[in-house]
Amino acid sequence: MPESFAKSVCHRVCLTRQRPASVSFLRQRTASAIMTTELPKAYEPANAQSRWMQEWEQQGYCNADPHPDRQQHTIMIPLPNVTGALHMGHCLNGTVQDLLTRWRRMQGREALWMPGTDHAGIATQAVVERRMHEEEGLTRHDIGRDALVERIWKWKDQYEGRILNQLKQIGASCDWRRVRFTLDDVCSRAVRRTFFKMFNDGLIFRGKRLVNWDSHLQTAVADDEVYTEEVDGNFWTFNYPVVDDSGTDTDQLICFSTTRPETMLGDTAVCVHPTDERYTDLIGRSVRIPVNGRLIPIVADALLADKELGTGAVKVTPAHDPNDYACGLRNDLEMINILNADGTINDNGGDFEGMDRRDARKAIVAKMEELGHFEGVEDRKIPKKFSDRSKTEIEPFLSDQWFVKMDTLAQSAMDAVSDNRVRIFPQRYTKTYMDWLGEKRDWCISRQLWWGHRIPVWAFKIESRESAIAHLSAFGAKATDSDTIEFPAEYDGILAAQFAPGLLPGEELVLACVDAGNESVEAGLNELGFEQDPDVLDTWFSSALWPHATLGWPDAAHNPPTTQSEATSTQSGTNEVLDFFYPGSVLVTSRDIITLWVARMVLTGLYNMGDVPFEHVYIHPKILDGLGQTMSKSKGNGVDPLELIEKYGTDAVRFTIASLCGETQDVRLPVGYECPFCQAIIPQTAKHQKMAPRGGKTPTINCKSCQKDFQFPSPWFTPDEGAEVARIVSERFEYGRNFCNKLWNASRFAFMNLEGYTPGEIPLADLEMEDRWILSRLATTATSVTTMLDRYQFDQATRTIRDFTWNEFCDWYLEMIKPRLKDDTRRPLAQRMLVFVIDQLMRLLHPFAPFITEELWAHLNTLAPSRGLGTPTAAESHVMIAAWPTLDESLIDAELEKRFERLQDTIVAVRNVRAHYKISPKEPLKLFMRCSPEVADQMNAVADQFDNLSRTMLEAAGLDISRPGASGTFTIDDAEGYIPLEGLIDLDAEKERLQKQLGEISGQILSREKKLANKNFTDKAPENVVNDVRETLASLQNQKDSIDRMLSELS
RNA sequence: GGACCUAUAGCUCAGUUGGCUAGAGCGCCACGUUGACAUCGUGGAGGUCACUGGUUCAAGUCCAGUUAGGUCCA
Repeated sequence: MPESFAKSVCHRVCLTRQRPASVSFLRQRTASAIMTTELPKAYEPANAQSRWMQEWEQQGYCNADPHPDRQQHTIMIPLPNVTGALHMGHCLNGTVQDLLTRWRRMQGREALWMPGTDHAGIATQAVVERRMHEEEGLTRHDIGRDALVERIWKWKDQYEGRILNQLKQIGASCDWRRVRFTLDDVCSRAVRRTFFKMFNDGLIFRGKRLVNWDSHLQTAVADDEVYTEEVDGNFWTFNYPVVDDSGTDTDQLICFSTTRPETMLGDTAVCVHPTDERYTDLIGRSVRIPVNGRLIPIVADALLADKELGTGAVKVTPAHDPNDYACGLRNDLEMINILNADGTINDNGGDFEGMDRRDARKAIVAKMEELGHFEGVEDRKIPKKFSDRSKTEIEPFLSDQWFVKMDTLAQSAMDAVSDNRVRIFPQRYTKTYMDWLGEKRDWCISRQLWWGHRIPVWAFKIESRESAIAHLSAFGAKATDSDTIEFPAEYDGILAAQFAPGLLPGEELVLACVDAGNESVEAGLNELGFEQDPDVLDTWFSSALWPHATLGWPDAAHNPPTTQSEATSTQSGTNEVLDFFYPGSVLVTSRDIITLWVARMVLTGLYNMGDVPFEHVYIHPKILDGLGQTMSKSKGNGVDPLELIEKYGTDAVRFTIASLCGETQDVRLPVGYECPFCQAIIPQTAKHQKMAPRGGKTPTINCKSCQKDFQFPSPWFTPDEGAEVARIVSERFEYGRNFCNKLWNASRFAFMNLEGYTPGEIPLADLEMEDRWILSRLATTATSVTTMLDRYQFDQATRTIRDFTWNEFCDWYLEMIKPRLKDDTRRPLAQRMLVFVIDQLMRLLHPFAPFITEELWAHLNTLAPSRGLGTPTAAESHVMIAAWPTLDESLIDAELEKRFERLQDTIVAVRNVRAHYKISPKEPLKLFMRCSPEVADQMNAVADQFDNLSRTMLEAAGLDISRPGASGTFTIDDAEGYIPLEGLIDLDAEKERLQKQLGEISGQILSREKKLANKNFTDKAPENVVNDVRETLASLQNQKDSIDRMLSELS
């Protein structure tokens, strides 16, 4: 024992060194040959992972540079949020991208996987602001814009490294020199240029829009940053008096109900259904809002009013409700904003100005009651929207925003997909893409934040257009008859300006846009009294440019800077990186981002580059927990990929994940709590997810294995300090771990038997049946895996390669060559074959399981550095840069595989008999087979294997064999076997067994006969199908005859 | 409200353009540890392919509808 321990330690020490070390290792091997042949009993993932990632980076294998002789392969990472942490989504997403990148690299492509993060405007600012408030009691207004942005940069610097390092832990072979960040100089230039171009082309405009207003953060938030919850609320009913032409109250009243009485300050109509007979004669007349006296019209709108609901009449507040807003647009109603940015009532609220909206609600209800217009109130559950960021209630809020006109841009992006310049896998997602773009809704790009790309527009309020032109004389501005202001040629591409309506009615502005790098122009505008827009751009605006911005666009003359160099001039005087790597190959992402990101990347790519950003989009499945819910911290069902990696190893996690990635939409990953005391896994149920403290006691789960109670992570409480807390894991990953273990041990076995390996050609003529069979299977497997990867069928590829490795290579091939490895004369060829198959297998598996394959490759390189099917050649130093297997199709031999299957069937049948009679595997058996002379020859040729694989001597085979007395029997396709079992055989049991088989086969024969008797079938079905059925029937009948004969022999 | 997806063994999933005697892994049962691997080997049990109709010689697969669950867009 101590000796073998020493061996493995020695081995590992050698491997930790870099390449030159392997030379000294070889020397050591010659000195003490035995020491080389033993690997540790189990694979040690953590050890291999840290070493190989470092090695690959040092060797520069992850890097990609323009290469005139090679085809490029480009993948742009879907930007993780800079302040986020790696979760299962990233893990899956990254695994797929790395798999593709490694595979293409091995195929000889110059494979770039571009890493980076985005600045995640609102999320990041919210986190930093919250911390600042909690720790120092400061708000952003206390410290000011510049100071806040500075703080966020510091935060970003701290967290960017964390998420990128986490990616490295899953083995991501990104070109780490090229890490980009959406707010860095390179990306910022792209953002400014794009904005400037769009502004200049008239694609950017300002407009009003009803937004989700977060009055705590004082910004608009996107729809996907809002969640809805049912809360207890009230449903009030009021009335407004109808007035006559002179504006005096009549005795008519209109009743309506509302959940938000305070919004009546902004009501600009009451709406009824056009066919509602109760109100038809009131349409076109007016009512008076009692709390402020304003007269508003009664309008008819079938889309807003519902005759069946409540009183049938509704108040309309276009500036504070999405449906009312639409109604307001249809009916040309006034839009009155009653809120300040902080959620208090503004000066449109009259007496209520300055009140918080919640106080105003009470005050309004009281006032209406006092004025006698209150009808009643009931309690009701009301769905309300909340901001995901601040958890405060969202207010629909009409505000000025910046937009991109989507009409032609969206059309171009649709065309790119409809004419297949961009193909989406699985194809069904094209519909999502097309439907969304087809709406051509203008893209709101402004956010009321400080963290982001500030909108590069300077505004100036003007008296008249003439005076504005004069004001801009310093820039040589000229009047035109359009809304655009013309500047001399020297400002082309630098400065553009246009007239635009101001915030208040009747106001007019000059909006001037400046491209990046023209600070003097910006200063000039500032001097003239222009003010830069305070808003920043939506993060998606910069993310949309990612595929070309990261490659250095708009700089067409230099290669983009990397961590190792500044932007470099090239010999060609062009940006070779951009020219070479754009357009990209495939984008790998999840379906919820098709509209937000994919579509926008396509349209900006077409707009800026004149070409699509990628040829393929692979939409991968989403991981759900065992109950079919999305994983999240707030549900307490999230699995941490890094904990999985720690527990199972990166390769196991990757392999398992790849096995889940096909065309399906979702995959379930049941999770469990790992008992902190005994590591048993207790499956998580809905009950666990809901458990909350009762009577001040922290909930625990009882371990079924060790009976101890343990605490667990939950969204509802924090485990007690110092308590042992279970972590959340998933047993599914044992699939990958077991596979890695199998691979490791198969290799370990092979390496232990490579003593005295000599390189040499493998003459196909000298091969044994099992050699030709494994080559045939290997060639088939390599071809299938390649095809499946081409089609993004990672699940099938994983299964194919696993089945080959486990069920064919390990279960059969390794077992079959064991005797040859002990035989001096037959060993050399068997070793060469073994080395070749392992070599190919490592290559095929590398994209799925990079670390273990690299580790085993290193061992293989020390034991058999020169290898191959034809003339042996020196293997590549690392499997990561080895060539992807392409085996000659002539190796595939269907006829041989069929013969091999018969051998397998026979051996399984013998084992079956052995198991049935509970005969020890050690007990030798004799086998007689009745079969055609041809089959008999084949059986005799592999007779050794019967002994080897089932401890059975093939005594005789041929047509003249009859059942020896007291023997176990079996039938296969075209042969029957007898195994004498003197003293062991149980006649009745044997009969029963055969009867059962007979029943099954008879049933199958019957169904075939029925089919063939059906004239419709024989007439209409294709000939080959009919023939297949005939052949199967014949074979089944053969088997039935065998069983019949055996049965008669028994009785 | 519109769109998409899912429903196959106890669990998680495969099942290419219809040709099926429906597969795998885990779990389960029996047996097996001194030579690669118990993270394993050998053998076994386990399914009215959600439901109802239809098309077809033939349906897990195609069509229509129903039910249940999930997701996206309004």
